[in-house]
Amino acid sequence: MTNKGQILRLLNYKNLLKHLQTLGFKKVFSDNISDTLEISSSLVRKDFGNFGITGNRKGGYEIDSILGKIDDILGKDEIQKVVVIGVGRIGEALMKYQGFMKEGIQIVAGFDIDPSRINTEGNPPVLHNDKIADFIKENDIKICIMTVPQMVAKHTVDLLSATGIGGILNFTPIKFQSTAELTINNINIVHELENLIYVVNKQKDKE
Amino acid sequence: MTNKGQILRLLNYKNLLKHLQTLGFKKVFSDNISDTLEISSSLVRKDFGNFGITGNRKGGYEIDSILGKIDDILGKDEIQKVVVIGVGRIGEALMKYQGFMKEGIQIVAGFDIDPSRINTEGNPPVLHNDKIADFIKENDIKICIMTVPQMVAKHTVDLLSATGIGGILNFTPIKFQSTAELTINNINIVHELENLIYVVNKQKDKE
DNA sequence: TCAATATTGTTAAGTTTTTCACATAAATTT
DNA sequence: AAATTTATGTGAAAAACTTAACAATATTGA
Ligand SMILES: NC(=O)c1ccc[n+]([C@@H]2O[C@H](COP(=O)([O-])OP(=O)(O)OC[C@H]3O[C@@H](n4cnc5c(N)ncnc54)[C@H](O)[C@@H]3O)[C@@H](O)[C@H]2O)c1
Ligand SMILES: NC(=O)c1ccc[n+]([C@@H]2O[C@H](COP(=O)([O-])OP(=O)(O)OC[C@H]3O[C@@H](n4cnc5c(N)ncnc54)[C@H](O)[C@@H]3O)[C@@H](O)[C@H]2O)c1
Repeated sequence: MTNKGQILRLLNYKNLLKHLQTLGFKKVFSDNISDTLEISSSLVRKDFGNFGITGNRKGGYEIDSILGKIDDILGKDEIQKVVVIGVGRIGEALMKYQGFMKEGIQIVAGFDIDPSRINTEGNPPVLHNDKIADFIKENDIKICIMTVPQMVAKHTVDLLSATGIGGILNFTPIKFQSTAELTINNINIVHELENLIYVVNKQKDKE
Repeated sequence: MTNKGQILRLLNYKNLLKHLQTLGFKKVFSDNISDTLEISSSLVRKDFGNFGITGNRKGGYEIDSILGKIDDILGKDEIQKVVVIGVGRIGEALMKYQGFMKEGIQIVAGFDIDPSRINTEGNPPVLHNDKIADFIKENDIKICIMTVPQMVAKHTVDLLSATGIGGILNFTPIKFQSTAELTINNINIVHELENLIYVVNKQKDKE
């Protein structure tokens, strides 16, 4: 019933609705959403229907109500604790990023093998690698962000897998497959850029 | 004929084939590719067919030949010049990242509004914002990475659009729509993480 | 040389995702 | 109060994407 892109779409609805809310709107129609997100209004209604979000015929949907429901769906009642493995350039950027907090996500620690990176008093702290397993178990961490060098990516996945973690957001260029126990989602920034370059060049060729 | 995820799939084929190449393999079968990437072998053959990559019945495909063809498709004959707008935490990580180079992508400059960020002698240099338009025109830049604060994202897109740039890889949380002239691809890291959290929590619920 | 085998290339079938279309119901107008 | 308008909710249709199936054909081995 719920399909692959649906949660990402739900997050887009959420962003838009929060924006409309700050502008003072109380109600919204599926058309308003579909126009700005460039999808069909029936897809919006179908998504809402699939998640049990209901409106009033003729009256549209109440923004507050949708937002509450979306948070329920996403499990935003409790703060999600996340750790970062590999506090290099991109790992550090993510650790210091304030944008996770307001979505109920807290980066509670980073881990690195390089002693010069370690800062146990930091907020969040950066701990040594050999503490990963204990930390994950003691703090019941289910999700981590992996930003280690490509060379150690496989090894790191194996290590994390053994801790019983549930999900990895992988920024290394190695593409990992999910298993029943461990979901691995891969973000390949180089590929995203190459894809964009392809699209733009193709467009140019057509002209 | 060519569909949305096809180029990203092609890039995955490329990664895998390069790996097989370093292991000494000369030939590959669609099955070898589909097994490791967890798709069907007919999809691999269909992708190849769509892009004019041919093999030999019974003999499989020649790795060198596929890789050459993929590079042709992606236009890897010339180096792609890219600029970064907003050299903060994530912009700087991207600017210093060495992984673009070996895919024929060169970050030739960064731009920032903050004088303390500027370093005209850097490699690549970080220039002041007010040089964006001239630089893009003089250097025939078609692609940029946008890593400015959310607040100035809209303004930056307008500014870039006016320069006639062809593509933006947008890391801000604002989702922009592409136009006929300007392709904007959005990477929303927070959404990726929220999506992963959803999937993992749902998995846990089922158990 | 000829049968057996293995793999591509491609058409058809299947699956997933999105949109269309409209009956249904709430609100507004006459 | 009836008619009209306007949106939802949803089943059917369409589109997009993936896989299955197999004929065509190259290679191997007897
Ligand atoms: N920087 C970027 O813009 C960018 C873009 C796309 C992909 N990536 C990928 O993200 C990953 C990190 O890139 P980066 O530029 O931040 O690299 P980096 O070298 O700056 O950071 C890597 C960090 O991982 C640490 N590390 C090494 N081995 C470790 C281990 N076994 N356990 C834990 N930590 C370990 C290192 O000490 C270092 O601090 C790489 O795989 C890279 O390919 C980076
Ligand atoms: N850091 C992360 O991990 C992360 C993750 C997801 C999304 N993002 C998004 O990426 C963007 C950048 O994040 P960041 O953490 O690097 O922020 P940052 O504040 O470290 O960097 C932003 C940079 O942009 C510069 N800037 C401001 N106005 C500008 C303008 N008009 N033109 C050019 N440059 C300008 C600032 O001087 C600063 O150097 C934000 O939109 C953020 O939401 C960041």
